[in-house]
Amino acid sequence: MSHMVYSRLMAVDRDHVLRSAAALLTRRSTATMDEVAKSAGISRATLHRHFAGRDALVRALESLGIEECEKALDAARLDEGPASDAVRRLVREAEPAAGLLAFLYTENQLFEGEEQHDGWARIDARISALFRRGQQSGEFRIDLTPVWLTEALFGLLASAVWLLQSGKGAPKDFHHMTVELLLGGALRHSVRPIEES
Amino acid sequence: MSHMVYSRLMAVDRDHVLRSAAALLTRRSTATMDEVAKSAGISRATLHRHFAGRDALVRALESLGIEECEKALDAARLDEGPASDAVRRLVREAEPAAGLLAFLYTENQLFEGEEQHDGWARIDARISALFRRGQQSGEFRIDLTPVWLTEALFGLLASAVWLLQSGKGAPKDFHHMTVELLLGGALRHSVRPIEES
DNA sequence: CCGCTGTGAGACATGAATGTCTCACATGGT
DNA sequence: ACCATGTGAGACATTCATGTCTCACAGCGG
Repeated sequence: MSHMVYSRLMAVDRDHVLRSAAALLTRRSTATMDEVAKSAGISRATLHRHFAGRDALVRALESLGIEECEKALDAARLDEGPASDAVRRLVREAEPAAGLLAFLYTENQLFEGEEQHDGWARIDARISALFRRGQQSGEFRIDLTPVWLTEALFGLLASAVWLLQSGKGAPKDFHHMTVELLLGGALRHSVRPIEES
Repeated sequence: MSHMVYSRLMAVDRDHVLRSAAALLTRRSTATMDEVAKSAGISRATLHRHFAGRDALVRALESLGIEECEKALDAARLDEGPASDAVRRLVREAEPAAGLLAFLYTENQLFEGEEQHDGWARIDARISALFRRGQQSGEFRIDLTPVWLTEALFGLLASAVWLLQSGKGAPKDFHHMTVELLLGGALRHSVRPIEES
């Protein structure tokens, strides 16, 4: 009846549009609404029916990114086991959303004026807490603040994404690159923690 | 005579304009030409007399960034002593230009289509060579490619800049944050290289 | 003292992306 | 068969940054 349920005709499901937009904007953050629409296989008119404007689209992408990120945080079970393993799980779980996060990471740089989504604060808090736990357990060094480690995690995720996009790195190395640099750094240490295969 | 030399009246010296633009665009990459002009204390007309357009301005900033970057590479004497010390010197020398580099780093993401400045290739090559040297000397781990380490260096520089800009980190920690994470990672290692004071 | 030169201020045109609207069409449900 | 709904295509107005131009003004040099 009046209670609308998604049918086959409504080929445009919001989620698919958002994913397409994310994929495109990850590559070209200045893409036009028209390009976004085409990338999703719909017309600009329809795109505009679902998202009031470019702003609304980006906001929706932000919400999606936050959602995916928190899903990754949940799946990574940050409270269980060694903190370093939790970091590894986190990167593993966040990998599918890394492109979107990279886009939002740079996009946030120019949100300057406006207040930012609460979600980021929650996410930052959870990741910071993980690093803090690692420090308290003696796993992580204490001269690098959890806030910095969190920022660095996002920065490295973005760098890794861009490296792959430029073709200078292989997708299969994403996790290893990111995690190993974040945890172990570039130096070859005499005593080094067990590596995952 | 006709050979023009900068006088007091020509308050607009190109370099000052570029520095101001760099400082502003580092914070807000979408700033208007008008805002850029005001930030340099000149009118939009004058700004436009010195730089044909926004494109030209960004290109000039790119050249400046490359120049500063290569200056830092020279000053860091990458070939001398332990590779890790060379990295420390490099970050030290690059710190003043970090903001500009962060801006250009993200800006380059959307240059997609066009071919990019040769300078970046040269810079990448020099830094990669440093990491390679460190690997060959046994200082650096070999499971992370020099290309990735180079990318990560820029990524961490940018992350550090943004952390300071957001007020969540202290400027004095810039060098330590960046270098220590890049070289040593987050883990607390049983045997750890000598830290600089 | 007068011209030269660079500048600031503002008007103006241009182009591009955006936002809005209409209309025809296809599909699914009644 | 008919109606309702969502869609594509395109026209259209709007907004904004950009690029161009003119003009008046200030300081320096001859």
